[in-house]
Formats: sequence, structure tokens, C-alpha cells
Amino acid sequence: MNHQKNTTEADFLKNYQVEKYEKPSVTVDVVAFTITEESEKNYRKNTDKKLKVLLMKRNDFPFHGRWALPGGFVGLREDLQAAVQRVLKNKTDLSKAYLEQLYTWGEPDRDPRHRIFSISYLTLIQSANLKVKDSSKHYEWFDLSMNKIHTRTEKLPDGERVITAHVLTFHGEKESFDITIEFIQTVKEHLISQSYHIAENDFIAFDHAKIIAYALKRLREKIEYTPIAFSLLPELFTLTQLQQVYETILNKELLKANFRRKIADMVTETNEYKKDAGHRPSKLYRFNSKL
Amino acid sequence: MNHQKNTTEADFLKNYQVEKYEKPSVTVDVVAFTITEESEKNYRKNTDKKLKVLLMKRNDFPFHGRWALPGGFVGLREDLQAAVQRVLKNKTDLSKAYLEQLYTWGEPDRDPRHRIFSISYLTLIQSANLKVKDSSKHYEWFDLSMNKIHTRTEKLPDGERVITAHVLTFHGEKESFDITIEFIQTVKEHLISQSYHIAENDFIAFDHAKIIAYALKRLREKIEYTPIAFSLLPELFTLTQLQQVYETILNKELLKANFRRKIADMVTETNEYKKDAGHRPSKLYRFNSKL
DNA sequence: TCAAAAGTGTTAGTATTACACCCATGT
DNA sequence: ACATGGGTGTAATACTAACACTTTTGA
Repeated sequence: MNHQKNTTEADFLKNYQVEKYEKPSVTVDVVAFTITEESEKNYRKNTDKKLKVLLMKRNDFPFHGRWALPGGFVGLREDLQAAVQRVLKNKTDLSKAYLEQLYTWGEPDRDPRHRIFSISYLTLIQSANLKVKDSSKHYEWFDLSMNKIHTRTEKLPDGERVITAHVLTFHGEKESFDITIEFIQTVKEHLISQSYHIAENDFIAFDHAKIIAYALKRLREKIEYTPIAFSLLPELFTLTQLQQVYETILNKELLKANFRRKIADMVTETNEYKKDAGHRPSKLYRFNSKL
Repeated sequence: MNHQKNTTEADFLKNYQVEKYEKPSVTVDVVAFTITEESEKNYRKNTDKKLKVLLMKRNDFPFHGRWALPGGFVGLREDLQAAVQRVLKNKTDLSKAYLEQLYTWGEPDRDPRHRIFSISYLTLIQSANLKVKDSSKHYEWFDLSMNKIHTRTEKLPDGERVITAHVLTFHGEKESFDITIEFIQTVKEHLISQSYHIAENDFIAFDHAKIIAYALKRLREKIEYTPIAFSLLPELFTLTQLQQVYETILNKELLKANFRRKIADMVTETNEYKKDAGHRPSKLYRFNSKL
């Protein structure tokens, strides 16, 4: 800190010296999701949808050869959102994607080099807006799914702990792997707290598997009470496409009639139809922003 | 970055040199809420409840003399939660309070000195757990309320923007002031995004008024679907006390019978009663953690 | 013609809202 | 006795879940 006499704020700022001692670094790490359509052989059937997450193969130490989230150090004068856009350059134009800050990870030893804070972001990209050109060997969109495998309850002296284990399944072109994550909810006296635990694994670098699980959990929660699902679809879409987005993210089937009633006032119908395959054409809708 | 030849991760870490160029700083800033009981003259009446937020009068530049959130730089090897506890030392024991990370604020010019990221936290403290000893003149619990004043909609070329203005009212021992904040929800094509805007003011330092508004908004949302309200109450409480916590935070009155049905399976009744004043004694309940 | 999906209706059960009423207490 | 808050019941409405049925199309 500054030890000169400063009597006005202008004086103070003129004399202010940025400290020279060792400081932490700050990165942004981005969990980018998209939903792709996998073509079907049967001309009548609708396309199968997959939830994909973008990973980057590390070519540096630490964690050389492992998969990591796209990320990078935040420039000293760089806006956070600009840093996220830079990290995703050649992947998409963020002005056409949903972007939301998730959480800041700061365990002192989460990076073996030195103290690095990671500000994580969730982005939802409509698959048509993916830029395919820079499909370098370093980046790959992995199929992702997360399934609950069991729940157990531990008694504590002054409360209890509910541990829900999920398995994250990554499916890539050449590599596929599973990672188990535990969501831990602790109730001590009348206080609740949450934490996450991931076993060591040989596939994902740093604590990035935890960040991905956290992002998918948040996405599943938010899709229920906000209209973010629309950012994964084009301007015009069918209600079945919308339902498939929900089903792919939630990883469960929904009843058509009930789904349509639930989302009814988030959409407006148009006069256009999607006349494609061997079944009744479906009406196209658009997002209705009126709350 | 490191330019030596490293062929194993161990080599790499041995040779790794922390960069010497200028780096940002990282702070934690804490929005601490509590609910206090203001005594009543009428022996029959229940106590009036107030939502309070802890502020600290700055004795340094920048923003000398203004009120700020308790906060501090995060030590290079310090855990984030430990930093929050350090910032609140002599105020409370965080192991008895609810703590949740809120958001990381990183606009390049949010601090006039240099680049400082603020990781903000929300904490809910039961008023009985406040340590009163260090009631130095630098800290004060302000009454806080936030009220919607109007909503307007702006048409954009490719979407619209809904701006909801709220006024934050701070009421302290010697000082009281109002600050207006706008929650801005933008819909562009089918993409939604949110931002916040606070007019310049002479009372609160940095962007801390924005952080307080964000915290209260999050608290209002989360109280509806999580049991965090219990962290503001003692182990045993009456249902009216619980309702008052909700009413104080939401800043609106609730119907007793309906409220009780809503929270019914978050509480368990005990055999104890609170027999205090000139009316029927009320049964005491405790938090029921079973979901 | 028929598989596939689009699209709608029905019913039972549950949750939400608003309001009305009776009960128990300390001074 | 009475002001104050504790505590419960009811009826209208809205939402949800499960399921059943009809319609339309391209090969």
C-alpha cells in the first residue's frame, strides 16, 4: 500500500503504486454446449439430438494430453466477456449465443503452477452458428450425458449429509470415458451447504470435470424456469424440436401434451410449416418474449 | 510462459516461473444480512423485524469516507472461504451462518487503482450470533429495503428491453440514503440477457450498491425454493417468526394459513411453546431437513 | 397402405389463493 | 373483557400428470 500523504482522491490515485509482490492469475473457462442433430436412416424418423460440450486437448504442461475447457488468462485491461469471446474465437460469435457467468473456482491448489482463479461461464450455442472452419485436431465436441447412479445419506454428529453420485459420460471421436461426481448436500443444525467432489481421473485436466458437471446441473435447473432453451434453436422451430431440446438436456422423456401446455405462453405460432418427412407437417413457432 | 524443454509434468513444474508482469488483484466482498427484532412498546404486539446489511466506512482512498461492503484481498495461499471469514472476524462465526458465492465482478475500471476482481459472497447471519464487541465506529448495520418503482419497455431494432427500476433505501444511525438501480432484461432475437445499472451516488463506494442489490434479489429468489430462511432464525422458532423472515425479505405481507401450508414439510413441531406476551402461546418448530 | 409424428381432449389429483372463523393468553 | 396474535377450515380456481385418441403426411 501507499504511504505518502494523500489528502484528495486525485492525489491518491496519482501516487498509487501497483504492488510488486506475487499475485494470483485470473482465467476464464467456458463450458460451451450445443445440441446437434444426428441424421437417421429411416426417412420417417426425426433426427436424434445430442448434447455436446466443447473440449480442447492440452498441448502444454500441466496436464499435457488431457482434455480441458477452452479458457485463457484475462488480459489486464480486458473485459470478462471479451475474454470469453477471445477464447471462443473461430468457434462461434457470442453475440448470437446465450452467455452466463457460472461460478469462480479458487481452491489454492487447483492449478499446480500457482494460484489461479477460474471464472467459469456457461454458453449455449445454436448448432447452426458454429464455425466449422477451425476444426483443428485440438478441439472436439464431445457427446455428454450425466446420470444419477445412487444417493446415500450419512449421519453426522450434528446433522446429516446427502451424497448423490452422478456419472458424466463423454463420447468423442476416438476417446470415450466416464467420470463420477458426487454432489454433497450437508445439513448441520439448521444450516445447509453444498459441495462437489470428483475422483482423480486421467482424462480431464484441472478441476474442469467439476465445472462441467456444475454447468450441466445449472442448465437443467434453469431450463425449467427461464427461456434459455430457445438459444439452442433457430429463430423458427417446431414444438417437437423444442421438446427434444428439453429432453436432451434433462435426459428424460416428457409427455407431449403436457409439455406443450407448459411452454404455451413462451411461444407464438407462425403461418409456416416444416414439410419434410413422411409424416404430418408441423407448424413453426417463434420465441415470445412477453412475460 | 516457460520456454525450457520440459518432457514430464514434474520437470515442467520445477522449471515453472511465475510471470513477473503486472497482474490483477482478487478480493472477496461480503454482503452480510441479518434480521433483527426491534422492540415494541405495546406488550401485546410482536416485535417488528428489520433486514440489515453490514457496511464499513472507508478510511482510505479511493472512496474515502464512503460506505463499502466488508472485503479484502485474498491471500496468495488463502482459501476463499477463509478470506471471507477473515473479513468478518469479530463480526460472526461463519460456521454458524449460511454462506454462498454470488458473482464475480470484473469490469476493468470498477476500481480506479488498477484491475481488481471482486468475488462477492452472500451470508445470512442469525442475529443472536453477531459478535457485538467490535462495534467500532467503522462498521454499521444499516436497515435495507428495496422497492420496485417502475417498469418501462424500450423497443430495439431487433428486440426489446425491459427496465425495472428499484430504489434501495439505507437507513443508518446518522445517515440515510436512497440509491436507484435498474435491472435490465434484454431480448434480442430469441436471446435473453441481463444487466444492472446504478447511477453515480455519493454514499456507497465502488460498484458495491450493485452488489447489494444483486444479493437481495438473489435472496428473494432463493427463499422461495430453498430453506435458507432458517439460517436467520434460532434452532427453535415459531411459525410466525418464520413468516416474518419471509415478509421482511420479500417486503410484502403473506396470508398466514397459506404460508403455513407452503412451508409445512420443511418444519417439524416440538412440544415446546413460547409463552411470552398477552396472547395465546405459540408452538415452537425446528427445521426438518428431510427433502 | 402405413409408420411416424403432429396435434388435441379428458380426467383425477394436487397446489394455490382468498377469506372466514374460532382459540388462548396476560394485564 | 379485550386486544393481540395463534391456529384451522373451506371453496374456487389453477396447475400437473397420465393417458387416449384423431389427423396428416411421403414413399
